[in-house]
Amino acid sequence: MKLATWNVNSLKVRLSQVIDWLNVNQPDILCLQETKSQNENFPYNEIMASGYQSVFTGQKTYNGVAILSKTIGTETVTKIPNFDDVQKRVIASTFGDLRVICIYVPNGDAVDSEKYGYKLRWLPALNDWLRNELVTYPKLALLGDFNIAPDDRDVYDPESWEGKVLCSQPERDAFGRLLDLGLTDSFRMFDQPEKSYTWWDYRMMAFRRNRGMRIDHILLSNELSKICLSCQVDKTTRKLERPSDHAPVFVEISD
DNA sequence: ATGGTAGAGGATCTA
Repeated sequence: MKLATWNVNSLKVRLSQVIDWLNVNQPDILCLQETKSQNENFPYNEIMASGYQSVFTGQKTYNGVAILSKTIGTETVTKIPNFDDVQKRVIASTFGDLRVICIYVPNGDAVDSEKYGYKLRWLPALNDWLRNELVTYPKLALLGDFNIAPDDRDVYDPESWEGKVLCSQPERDAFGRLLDLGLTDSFRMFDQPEKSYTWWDYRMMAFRRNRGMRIDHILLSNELSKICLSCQVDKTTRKLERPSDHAPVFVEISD
């Protein structure tokens, strides 16, 4: 079983790349972030034609998340319960006994900004919800754009980024509290290439210079992490024409 | 050097 996540930065622009990626990689689940598509414009039929179901929640211009899957999901939820949020950043669905939660964590802008405060309120709300979800669903995968580089080795220049948004201690502590729930960062279960990242700024030729950050993650509950076989970043999409600024991450889990 | 690129939407906002 293959589970993947990809911040596509506009599904409209990236649709052909997404469909190509599905056809080549045949994931069971692909979580998308930053679809930037209202529900009525979601390319449901085009994705269906490649053999994938979709559940999605979107809004105009910003945010938007979706789960594409080979089988139909149930118990779909499109928000963090008991947390008021007009921004569409969460979708969860169940596939057999597998609970998949797709998230697009607020970016935070800068540590002295209002958006950073929103990010630091959003993450505990997610945490509280996940604590309950893990009781209900022992096989739980949390995938998405976390907008947090958990460690200095996840940052191309940790000195210049020290304390900045994506790397600040409060954000890293919030990430740590997700792990404290019993989740595992699947990427770090395996040997990985040095300087592995999932996002590179469009500017300053950041990808060519590998000035990136590892901010897209797949966290697995204990029942899944113990049967997880691999976790990889697929940098090939970032080399395409008109790429997303994020690369897909995927895990293989034994059936 | 506080820049720069991309997407949405149609001027800026977000990342």
